Amino acid sequence: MKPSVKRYTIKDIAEQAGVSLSTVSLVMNNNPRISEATRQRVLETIERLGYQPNRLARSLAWRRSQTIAVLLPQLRHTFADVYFGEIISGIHDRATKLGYKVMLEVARAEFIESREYIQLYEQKVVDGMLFIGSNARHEFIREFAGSEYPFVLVNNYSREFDLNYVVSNYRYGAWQAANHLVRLGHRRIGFIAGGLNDIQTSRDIFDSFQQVLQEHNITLEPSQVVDGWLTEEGGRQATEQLLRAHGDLTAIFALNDKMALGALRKLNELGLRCPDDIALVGFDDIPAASFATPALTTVRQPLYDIGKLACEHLIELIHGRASRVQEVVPVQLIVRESCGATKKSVVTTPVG
Amino acid sequence: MKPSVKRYTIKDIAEQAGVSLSTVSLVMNNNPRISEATRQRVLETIERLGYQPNRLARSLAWRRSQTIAVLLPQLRHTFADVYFGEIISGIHDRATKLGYKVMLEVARAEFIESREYIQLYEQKVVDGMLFIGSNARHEFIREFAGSEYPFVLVNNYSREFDLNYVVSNYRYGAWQAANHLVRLGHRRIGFIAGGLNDIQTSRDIFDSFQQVLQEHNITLEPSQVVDGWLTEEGGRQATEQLLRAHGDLTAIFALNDKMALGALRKLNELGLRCPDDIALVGFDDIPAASFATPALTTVRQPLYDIGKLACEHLIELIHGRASRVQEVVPVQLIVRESCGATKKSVVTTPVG
DNA sequence: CTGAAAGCGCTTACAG
DNA sequence: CTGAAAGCGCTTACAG
Repeated sequence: MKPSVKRYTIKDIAEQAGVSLSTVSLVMNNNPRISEATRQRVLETIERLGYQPNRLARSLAWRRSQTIAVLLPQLRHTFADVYFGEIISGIHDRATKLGYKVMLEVARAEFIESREYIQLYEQKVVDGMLFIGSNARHEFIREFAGSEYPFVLVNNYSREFDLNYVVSNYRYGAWQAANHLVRLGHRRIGFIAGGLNDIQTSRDIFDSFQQVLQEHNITLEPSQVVDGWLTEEGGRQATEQLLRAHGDLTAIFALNDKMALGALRKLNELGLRCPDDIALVGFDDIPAASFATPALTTVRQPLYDIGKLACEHLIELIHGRASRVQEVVPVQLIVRESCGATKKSVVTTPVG
Repeated sequence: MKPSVKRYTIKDIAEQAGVSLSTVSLVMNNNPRISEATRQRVLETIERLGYQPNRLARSLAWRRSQTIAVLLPQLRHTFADVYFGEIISGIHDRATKLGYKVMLEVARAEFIESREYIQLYEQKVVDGMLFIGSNARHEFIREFAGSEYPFVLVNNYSREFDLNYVVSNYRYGAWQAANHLVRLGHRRIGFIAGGLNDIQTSRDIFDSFQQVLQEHNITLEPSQVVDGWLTEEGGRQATEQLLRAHGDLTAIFALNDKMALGALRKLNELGLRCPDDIALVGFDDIPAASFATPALTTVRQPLYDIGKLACEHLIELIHGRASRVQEVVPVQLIVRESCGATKKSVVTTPVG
């Protein structure tokens, strides 16, 4: 079971197979110039000795590291949730399939100050970078606008800078959800927000919500909007604040499912029934959404696929097969019980 | 703001500074043989041109990649939680400080079948590996027992194989929590488990719990133990099952906080008050534990520190400064409200 | 104290 | 179709 101690190099293979280094290399890179006979002989030797090419040497010769970095904001509990897991999973699967390794980077203060996000490219540590969970405080990303360094924002984008991105259609998702509530007859709707000043996509959800209300001449007082933490606890507190100011609300739109679940908890604590007393709609469709009682009506984001897509596009950029990537991914309203539209779930299968 | 297009190499620095390649290299590696005068001259040139050494070339010459891998189980929603975030954060911070890069790997079926966990070392992609979230189904880790490849289990260990690890003192934590319940007079205690057959540390918590009951001649029927998913929903369902079979329970010990919070939700749904009707104890001390109503009594694990420690030890192994690492990290019972010992929190500050 | 040279393990024109 | 040679950008004995 123990791995062999002796490491083989391309030289060993060449000797054993009775060919030159070049030939071995060409075989490994599937060069069609090599005759089938020698090809087989070399492959057989590689197989027999269990030879693994040194990736460092290869990268050095290629002047490409075949590695991408996933950049995350400073990790805090607020962030370590399903969200990252799903996206990273998608990124990793696709990167692996395309022969890339995935490096992890965290946007600490020092990372930014020492401009490590540039050093990573300069030192040939990575060929490209994906940024998940960026927000307006990450000013440094401006340096990637128009830069030669492959860089893609994952499930976010910038209005200020011309950056590459792959993002959910947050606006349309929010539009669907808001319209759904309005169509059900709601006119006094509270909004539970998070990161409204920092996160572009949070802003989008809110703007879209607001727009739908306007279109239907529904008023929205400032106090009907509460900006809190993007967590269950944040949703809980926001709900309390919301209901204290507006006891007459008939529905609540939460910016994400976590907050919606917190809202649900608060409603329970207050003895209010959902959806009978207050309807509720979330965003994301995390697994817990379908397990909740009542099951949560929400907007499903294809996080895994977003990760895959972003990775794919980044690699296109690296290979110069694309120069700009700005893709918007469709989302889907999942009507369950918490909005009161139905007692049964329309879509019950929890997906990815 | 835009980075320069021209990349400098060590050769450029040598020319500009009027010295040889060797000298530049020696300066960069802080070799004391170089005179202060030339040293300064070289450093100044490096600074002026913004030179960044090519990490690949360096690694190739050193025959070390200066990179470690963090291996995660196939990412699913059950896993993407605070747990990983905290640990990875600790690993990353320490790795960075010690000049290492962190690569991400996922133990997919294919990763295991193609023995990529060995290839990573053979191809010089990584110098060492940290495995978070391993369980008994990850049979391949046996190959690292007594192997030359630096490898450390993070917050887990193996009874079967002689592997390096850094792990919380789960047994002692569970012992404290169980004793606490017993001392409060509880004799009919339910246990909500998860991964009892797969995860060694889950087993440890349970064993310790069981032992405390035995020591106090408290009976524990098999139906007082429910093994469910390690999620809030899992805890909720387990609680339902538990109370259906044992309406007379006065306390519940949950294997982790998520399940404990699910239990809390179920108790609410059933109209049972915690701690008055049923006391509750969890494990981990995730942020939500202190926010719950009632605040959750639980055992705090220093996840960030565990990540740091594991990383540190791994690098010791890589440098041959250690040959074996088996460290147990202390944990601490945090008495809050859910156990009924007090109406006020003894420790209220939520900690990282 | 400094430099020329060999080496790390690959790839890739260039010859033949 | 195959090989000798130069190159990727560093480090490190070895000489002086």
